[in-house]
Amino acid sequence: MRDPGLVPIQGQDPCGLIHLPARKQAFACRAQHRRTCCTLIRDNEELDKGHSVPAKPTRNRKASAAEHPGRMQMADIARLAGVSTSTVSRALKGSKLVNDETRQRIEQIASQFHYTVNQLAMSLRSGTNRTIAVVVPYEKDRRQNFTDPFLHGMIGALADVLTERDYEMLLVRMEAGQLPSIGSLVDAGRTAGIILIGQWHHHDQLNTIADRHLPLVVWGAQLPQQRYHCVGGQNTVGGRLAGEHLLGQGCRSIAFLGDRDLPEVEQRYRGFTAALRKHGVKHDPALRKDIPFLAPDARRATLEWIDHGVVPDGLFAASDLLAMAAIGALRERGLDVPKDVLVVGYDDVDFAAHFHPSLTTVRQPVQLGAEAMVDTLLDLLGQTPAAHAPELPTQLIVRESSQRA
Amino acid sequence: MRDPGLVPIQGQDPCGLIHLPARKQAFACRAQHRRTCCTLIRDNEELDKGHSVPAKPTRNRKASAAEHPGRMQMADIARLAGVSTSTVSRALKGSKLVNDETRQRIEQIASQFHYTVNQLAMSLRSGTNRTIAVVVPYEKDRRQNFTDPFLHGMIGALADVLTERDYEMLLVRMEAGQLPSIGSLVDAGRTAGIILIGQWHHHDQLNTIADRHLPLVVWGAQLPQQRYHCVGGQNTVGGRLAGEHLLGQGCRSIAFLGDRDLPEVEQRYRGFTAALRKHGVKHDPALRKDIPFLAPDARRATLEWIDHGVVPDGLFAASDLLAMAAIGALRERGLDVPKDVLVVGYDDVDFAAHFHPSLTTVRQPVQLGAEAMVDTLLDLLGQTPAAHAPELPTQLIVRESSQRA
DNA sequence: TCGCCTTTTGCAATCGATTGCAATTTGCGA
DNA sequence: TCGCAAATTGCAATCGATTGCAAAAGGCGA
Repeated sequence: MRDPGLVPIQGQDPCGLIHLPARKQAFACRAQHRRTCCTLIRDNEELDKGHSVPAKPTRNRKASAAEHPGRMQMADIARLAGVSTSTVSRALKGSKLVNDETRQRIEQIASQFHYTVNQLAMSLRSGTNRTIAVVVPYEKDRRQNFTDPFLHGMIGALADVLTERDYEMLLVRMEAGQLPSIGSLVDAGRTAGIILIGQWHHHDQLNTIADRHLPLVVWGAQLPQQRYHCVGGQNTVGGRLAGEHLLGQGCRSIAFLGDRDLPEVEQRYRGFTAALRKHGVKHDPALRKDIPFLAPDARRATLEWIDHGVVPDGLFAASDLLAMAAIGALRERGLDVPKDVLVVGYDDVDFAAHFHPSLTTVRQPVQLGAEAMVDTLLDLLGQTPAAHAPELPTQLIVRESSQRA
Repeated sequence: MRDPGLVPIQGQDPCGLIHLPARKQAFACRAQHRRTCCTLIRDNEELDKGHSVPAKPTRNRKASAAEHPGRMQMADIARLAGVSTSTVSRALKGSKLVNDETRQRIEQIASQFHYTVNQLAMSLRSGTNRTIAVVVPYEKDRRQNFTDPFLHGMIGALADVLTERDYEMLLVRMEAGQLPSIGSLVDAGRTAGIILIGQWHHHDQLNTIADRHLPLVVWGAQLPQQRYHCVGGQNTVGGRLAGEHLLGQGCRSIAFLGDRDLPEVEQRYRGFTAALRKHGVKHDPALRKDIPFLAPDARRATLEWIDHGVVPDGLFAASDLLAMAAIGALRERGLDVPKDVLVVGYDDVDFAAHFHPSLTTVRQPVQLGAEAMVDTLLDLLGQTPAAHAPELPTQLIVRESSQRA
């Protein structure tokens, strides 16, 4: 009895036989779901019947076929082209080991059947993985963090840079408390590396993760004893620029909005107060409120100030979102920006220029940042000892909200 | 000579031998990169040396090891726990076929070594795939489309819904021209299904893709002869609501901003003009401009109107972004909103309420939409014939920008 | 026609898991 | 103490590709 794995193929083979693992019984089952375009295979099947003994059933094939009905695979293409899978594999990845004519035939068949090499199998076998996880943590009970336009800008920039580098982006939302477990994204071979946007209060946990030498890059502030790779803007400089500008406009009693518990905000505040000090102004603790990056909080905080008789002549917010919300609140109480209060935000989100009044703000180097993060990460993956990325330059963009004229 | 595949393991086995494929020579190579936590394995290795004959080198292992230095795998855990990989596999996925005691030991070892089942191998073998591609097309030469806040809201909502359903999200940016190739995301086994945000002008191409029965759900407008699954808001109703509201506020010469080439916008415009007609008003073609969803275009278009002496008393924009940019332009020319011109936007993006003046707008059911898209897609994946999702309800949110008071 | 050197192609092991079936162990009643 | 059923565990095939090595085919000069 002939080996059921032996399947006759026309042409090419002198003895009419090429040893090719038959697709076995599964065909019968898969045929039900087969798309119209697959007639060609069926014809081929017909041809086979005359010669070969029906192969014995395979165990798991059926279940799998039920899930991915009729998905083509390399063996199908190989059979149609009358070659082995080795050749198909090589042809489709452009190896010069394959005859041009053969390659063209294979490519033609593949495209005709919408065949694309199975990435899972490919990654598994070749050990390559071109997916990067971009993790955006949120604090429990306030999912809204994701609404911050800065995040969107950053995610968009990352998506573009990764696409350019021919990587794919897995967007992961994760509760901040579970941060220590991000390592599993890499441990599971799911992604090649991780970009984390927002270090929050998790400095120590990040250090722990870094100690496992996972490919990880964080957007945030440079901190002492930082063992993870971190990219960010010059927060202290940004804070100083904002402070100096407001002082230069004649402000003396400047309010600050932002959660100094976050390293980035803390640095911005530090730069800001340093500027004040240089001009002999001490920052009144009553003029700062530690609020998260959420518009409603900014509004509430601003209203509270005013309702308690605290009316600053300037306001520096740790993000544009906060600044805009604060401006709204000021207006609610009849205070005009920039006539009564000058305001400076942080980030220079897309919309800052279209706001009314257009918003003076410290521009974060989003594009540069995205590139730096991706490049640092790819260096890590390539074993190249990543040059520790410096803080990226920051710049004050002066618009209407901070000019009395 | 003993089979090199036979490796001695202490305990459990009466004869001191369990047939377990050894990790072979790769160990030597991988050991270099091994993380500190792996001492336990080395000890185990030491033990082995005494008994077993060095296994012959494996070909590809080295290369792979170089890429994923020291990644644990199931065989390692099995060896450490003194069981087979079958048992480890079952234990880690909570099968009740495993003794509790054994499971606990295995779990303990796995967590100690940060071991996580390799998702690629798992997906490949078991045919499961819990990744969904969310595709956001952009038009060539204007990447900025991604900056539209509506998109961000939708992506955020999708991310949350998918996470909730225990799926992962692959965010794909793609040039609109390449849209016909999105099928490869599924063909390659990369993702289980596709959610496409923005049907743009690609109705026919989407139909073609749908004919291949790929799991695809699109956010957009319901169109005649639509063979792909599509979820969207009631655009005609939305347009009508906006029109009626502006008419009710006394407007008679209402400008329209938005690219009617896009089905959604076209429907909004149709509803809008229908409302006008009902009140005996015919929409003056001079009062509409087909511009893309980009702020600068809205500004330019608005300025052009005014500079050509066309000053409407109302304005309906196909998105909040356009509305806000238009308001800025009006202000530039000394026109106040809502004193001189009433404005209604579309989407109700997060920021609409914080804008000045706060923006009257037609709310898109983003959360509902995200849920509907995901559920429709999962139905498709589960072979459940997805109930064709109806158009989702739309609602006018009246704020300052459209009220003269 | 023969031998040797390129070009092409195929074989079979491998990536790291899952799972049907068979084998082993354990428990328990007779 | 024996036998049978239930509870555990292991074997080996399999998912769909990649790739080192060896074999086959083709070209060419003698």
